[in-house]
Amino acid sequence: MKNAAIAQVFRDMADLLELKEDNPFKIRAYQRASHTIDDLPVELEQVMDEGRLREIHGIGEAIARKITELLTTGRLEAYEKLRSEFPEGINELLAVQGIGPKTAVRLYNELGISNVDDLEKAIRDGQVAGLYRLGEKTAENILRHIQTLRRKDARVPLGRALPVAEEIISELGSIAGVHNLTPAGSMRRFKETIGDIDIMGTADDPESVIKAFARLPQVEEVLAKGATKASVIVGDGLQVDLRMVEHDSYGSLLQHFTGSKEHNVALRDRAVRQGLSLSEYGITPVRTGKLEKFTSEEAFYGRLGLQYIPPELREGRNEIEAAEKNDLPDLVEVSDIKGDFHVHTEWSDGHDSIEAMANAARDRGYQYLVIADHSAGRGIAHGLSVERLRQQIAEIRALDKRLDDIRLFAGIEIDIRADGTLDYPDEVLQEIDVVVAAVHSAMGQDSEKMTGRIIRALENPGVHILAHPTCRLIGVREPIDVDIEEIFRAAVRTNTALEINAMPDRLDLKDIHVLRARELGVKLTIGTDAHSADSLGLMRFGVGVARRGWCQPEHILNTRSVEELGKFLRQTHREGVRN
DNA sequence: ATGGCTATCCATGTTTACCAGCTGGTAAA
Repeated sequence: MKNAAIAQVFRDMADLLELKEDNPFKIRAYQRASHTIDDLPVELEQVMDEGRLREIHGIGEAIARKITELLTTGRLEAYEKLRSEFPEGINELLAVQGIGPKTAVRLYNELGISNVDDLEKAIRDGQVAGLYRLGEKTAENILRHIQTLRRKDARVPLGRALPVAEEIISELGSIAGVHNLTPAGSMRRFKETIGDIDIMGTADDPESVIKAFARLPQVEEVLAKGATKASVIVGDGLQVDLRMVEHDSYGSLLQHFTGSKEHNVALRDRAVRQGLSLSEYGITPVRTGKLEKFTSEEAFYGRLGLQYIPPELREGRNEIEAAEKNDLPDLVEVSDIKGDFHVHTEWSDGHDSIEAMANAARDRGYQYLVIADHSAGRGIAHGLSVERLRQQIAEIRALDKRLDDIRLFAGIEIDIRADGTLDYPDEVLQEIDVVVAAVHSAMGQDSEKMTGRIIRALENPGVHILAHPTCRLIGVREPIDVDIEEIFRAAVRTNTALEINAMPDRLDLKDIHVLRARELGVKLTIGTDAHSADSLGLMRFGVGVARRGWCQPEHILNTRSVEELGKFLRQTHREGVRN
């Protein structure tokens, strides 16, 4: 049993215990254990074999025993007993935003509702709004959240799919005579969500690679298997297609299967006007009728008289016209990134110390790191009171002095309250190097209120960056209702940067926002929002969004050196206000 | 249920906002 599955069991148990109104500290213990297991860098099976389960903080006698039972029998008696006390599907109700344990239990007890379908029906029939302390507005809210949940399609976030593809590629890559293994499709274009994983490659003996692929340990089901192509379902329900192709036409095949469809259609239209016919196997001039093959995409695009178009740009957004004029952007790369603008530490809800984060940043070759823990308003995240903030600043300063190979900035991720005021008084902001403001509450405000609220925060001279501007969580929470164009204009006017949050379930701003923001001259930062040292590696997802938004290094503040950055920080409006 | 110090014990995340009913329960972050 994998860690993720075990963590899920404890998460479910915590939910069920909450429905039972069991000891809240016990519930919290399960939640903590679940969270810890999710973030564990090693498999619990190995830890158990070494007899070291109890050494993990938050795992004591009882939970260690439960983990052992799960790992050895694949089942957990206590879990099954708990589940039998509630109807199947009650967890489904808890997954709907706006429904907590109290409401879930009441819906079941008073209306017999135990799944989302019944709930939707009951709301439409007006049964829910009639219950004590549940009115029209609440019912309407819940209905909206149900619709969000329904709209979430089968696509999975890139951040979950990419590691799966990379693991497979690394496993198959060790086979002799295998070359060019790469993800194609939307994954290669770094789209924020992925349908199926499509992997391509060439090999001296394609069939042996296909066979090895179908036998990989993570494969749960083989849907189809031929000499050059196979489709399988892997562990977490993802479909993976492997396609082994001819080396001679690898370039045009990769191009074809990378898409997007819109890009390829536009490319084909243009080629037709040049008297060329495109197929996945190559280019055929109508005049000669002879197929020309391409081993590389560069040669393929070159034959069409086009500059090489990076996959992230292949979305049918004028990239072909730009390539024609040799006018494609020189896209920002991960290697251009010199620092991270948004990380958490154990001072709020992060797992690692300031020093551990600093070391990880230095190991990535960064010049600087902005520590931006939560402000007091985010109580659940153990947000910093002004007093603790000052202690943390002192510690950051001391550490910064001690570490001579990385520059640490004292930052904060400060709450923007419902009225647009910030979580600390203005004079406290002056003590902080980098103020990152963000909305974390009252997300249901209408556009006028929300836009005004955020602009008020942007206009605060102490604020440098607006984090995750639309607050969306892919497949979980819709973006806030906000006039994003107004936000962009306010950001330019106030010289405030907007963040591209690199967390795979956020990617916020998203690609088309970045495209527009860049056009308007908005300064952009990429922040990983890392809650552990490992998560600094999420930077590549943020860079992917920036690339899809046609950003060059100069559009992204993270590419600036520490000297230039200091200049930006001093240059912002806060200086103007002091004068 | 866990972990730490006072141990066969005791403390353990908090603030903000919304909504239903006119102060406080509930949920989200």
